[in-house]
Amino acid sequence: MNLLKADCTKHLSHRSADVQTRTMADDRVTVFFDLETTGLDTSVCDIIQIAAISGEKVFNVYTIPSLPLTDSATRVTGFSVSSSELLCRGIPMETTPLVEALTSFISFLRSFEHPVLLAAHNARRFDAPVLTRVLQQYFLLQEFQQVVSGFVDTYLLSKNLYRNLRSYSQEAMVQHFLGKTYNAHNAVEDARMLQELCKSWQPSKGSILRCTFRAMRLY
DNA sequence: AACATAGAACTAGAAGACAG
DNA sequence: CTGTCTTCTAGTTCTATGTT
Repeated sequence: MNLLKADCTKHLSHRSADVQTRTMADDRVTVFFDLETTGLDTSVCDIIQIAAISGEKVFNVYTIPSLPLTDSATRVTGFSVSSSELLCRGIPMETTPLVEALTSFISFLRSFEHPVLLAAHNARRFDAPVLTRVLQQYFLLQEFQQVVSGFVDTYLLSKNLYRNLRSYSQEAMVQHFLGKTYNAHNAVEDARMLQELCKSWQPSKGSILRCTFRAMRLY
């Protein structure tokens, strides 16, 4: 069987995080992350992939969703589930139970100096609510909040920094600012490109703060 | 498809200028 | 003072956009 390795915490680089992870805020480490899920409904969708990057340190884990993917999610992400196996464009992926995926993600975040800022494109609307809901579901939100001081929405950040762009989608901005195309909707690549984008923007502390919010309990 | 957000477009009311 | 018209401001509604 042609299993692809999920680069989990065991693949973490031992390189010092001091310099390269402080790409956005002066005194807070910024970790860029991305989720792939079963759909767009943040109140019910399941996580399929969690990827994060900061400097050279990479986290990536896949998990089998308990819900079927919506047609559009399958079309966009290339993921599908067959016989309790997660497939990515037909290739079986090595998966981890969701609770283990979440705890290893928290361990990854804990490996940085505190406090950590988590940045994602459209985090306010999508990634943060989904991640918060699932963490809460597994009673991990409090532990998470001990290592994450807040979320940064790079979509809002880009709209604040640059007016009158034709599109603010991550793919369009990578093309515009970095002059390249990439494998969008692969969570690792999305997170990596986001880090490069923010490096090129060099946003001020104030503009980052305007797009920063805390992880909240949902009820 | 679900839905939060930002910005545009629209509406209503207040304030000011001016003629009678 | 009264009535009319214009301009400005604040509030509301609509639309486009992003995420999987």
